[in-house]
Amino acid sequence: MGNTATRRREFRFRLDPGTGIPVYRQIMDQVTAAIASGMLAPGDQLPTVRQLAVDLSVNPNTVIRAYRELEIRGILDTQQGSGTFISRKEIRRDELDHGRLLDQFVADVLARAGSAGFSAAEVAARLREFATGNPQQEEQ
Amino acid sequence: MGNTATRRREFRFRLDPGTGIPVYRQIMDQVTAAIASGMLAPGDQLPTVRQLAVDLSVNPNTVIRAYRELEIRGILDTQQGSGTFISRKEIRRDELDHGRLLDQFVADVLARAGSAGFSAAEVAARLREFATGNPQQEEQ
Amino acid sequence: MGNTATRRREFRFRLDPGTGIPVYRQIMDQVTAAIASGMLAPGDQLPTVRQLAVDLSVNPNTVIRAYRELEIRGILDTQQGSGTFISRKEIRRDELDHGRLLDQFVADVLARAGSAGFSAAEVAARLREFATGNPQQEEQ
Amino acid sequence: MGNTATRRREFRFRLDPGTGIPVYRQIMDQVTAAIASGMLAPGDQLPTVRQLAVDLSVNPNTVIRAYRELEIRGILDTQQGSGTFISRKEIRRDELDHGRLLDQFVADVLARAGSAGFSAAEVAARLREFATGNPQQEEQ
DNA sequence: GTGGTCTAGACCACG
DNA sequence: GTGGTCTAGACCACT
Repeated sequence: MGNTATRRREFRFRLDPGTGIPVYRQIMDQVTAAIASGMLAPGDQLPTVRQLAVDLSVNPNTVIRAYRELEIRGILDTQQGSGTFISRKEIRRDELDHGRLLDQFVADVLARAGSAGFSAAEVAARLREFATGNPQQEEQ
Repeated sequence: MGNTATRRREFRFRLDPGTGIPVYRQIMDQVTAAIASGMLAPGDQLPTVRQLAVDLSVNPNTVIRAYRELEIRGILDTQQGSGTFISRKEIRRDELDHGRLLDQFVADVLARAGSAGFSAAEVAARLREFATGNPQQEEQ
Repeated sequence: MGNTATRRREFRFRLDPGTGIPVYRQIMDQVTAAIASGMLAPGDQLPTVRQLAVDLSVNPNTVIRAYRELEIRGILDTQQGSGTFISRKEIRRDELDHGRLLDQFVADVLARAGSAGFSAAEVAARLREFATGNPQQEEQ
Repeated sequence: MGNTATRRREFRFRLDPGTGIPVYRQIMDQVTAAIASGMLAPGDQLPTVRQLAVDLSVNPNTVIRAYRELEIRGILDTQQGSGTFISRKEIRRDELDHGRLLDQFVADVLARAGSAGFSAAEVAARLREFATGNPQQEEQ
């Protein structure tokens, strides 16, 4: 019986060309998205700068910049010589604040979904699929 | 006995600052999303360049650029002197695929959630409450 | 024993003032004509945006616009940070049809000739003299 | 036995959309081109402003502007109440000047043809076809 | 009043 | 040094 409680799904970075979104932002977004969906958790190690640069066919400076900005935001910790990790520092706030901020966040999502013509139900459904790790189809 | 002649909901553009996504792309995306969801239909007139520029507090050139790229892609028709319209020609389905747009939207929500310290699961749950008639409404 | 490694003629852009044709279109047309005639081939690098802007005494934005529209049409590839290149992907034949481009060119010559008081017949005759080795050369 | 010496080919205006060339210029160019190729000759009457505007699905002001600019250049004569005609005033210049100007004109054509990858021979040939009225294929 | 072209120039993303 | 985004503002083409 392996330890199934802490097992996480494999996580791969993928770039989306032609969107006009800067590569360093795409990297940042994928890290934070992976945290939200449980694919990465505090303490996990990220790929090395050079490895990720090779994987994405991207200049190492671009990866460095993404990691650096995430570190500034307190999301990553860089430990010289051993690598880059998801920060273990919990975001400190009490339950009341958390609930209030979550409501604000969700209200904003709703407004944006409405503008784009999505219903709250379908967004919630798709989000749950991401969170629980159902197989996602590749887009060519 | 309401006025049934106006069959579509009013459509408002909204910019999303601080995402790093170019403004002209946000405009393009909102137009395609609005078409995909039926809020805009072939033949409908878009806001004038200058009006939308004022609404979004953006330079007219930025709006022109968004409209122009959509025209090159066959999604809009512009008629000098009279305005800009949703093209009546067949629009390529894949440009407007609902599932693809939803996936993009959800990926974006996920990135924001992770960055703000929320899990996908809790966002989905709260969203579902909103969807199923929770009395709380978005706050302005 | 000349240097045969450089297989293509040098290509120079030239603007045609006073035609009413937008500068960005003239640039686009010259790129497509150069490809159609083999002066530029897939993979070739174009002048940098700023260099061409200086050469033509034109604003860099105007060059960017020309390059960008050609990219949207699949004729150019731009690589951030390294330059702009003729696309290696198959280019649609009709964009580059030699006969069509020639017809456009001749229609333009005709319009100028009439405006300047020359008949098509005499222009054709003089042109043929140049073509068949008449000693007169163009004057600067 | 009709009078074949003065018979001219039928002349129709056609707009070329999507070129970015202003409509009024396209009209002007077609008039001067028709003169160069002998389809219109001094004294010939042009379509009325309203008729041409209807034919081209264009605003009458646009046609008015084209005619007015050609009149300013001395190419058209407008006779209030009877219509618009190709000017009978010959462009005055002696043979020497004419030859010199023609050479300049042809040299310019040659330079532009070279830039676009056309040979003098093929331009001359196509030009002669226009001048002698060979059947031109429509371009869709 | 509609969209279109262009300039001058600041600042950003990327290699 | 490469291309990209955006602004401010002038002037043009067309209905």
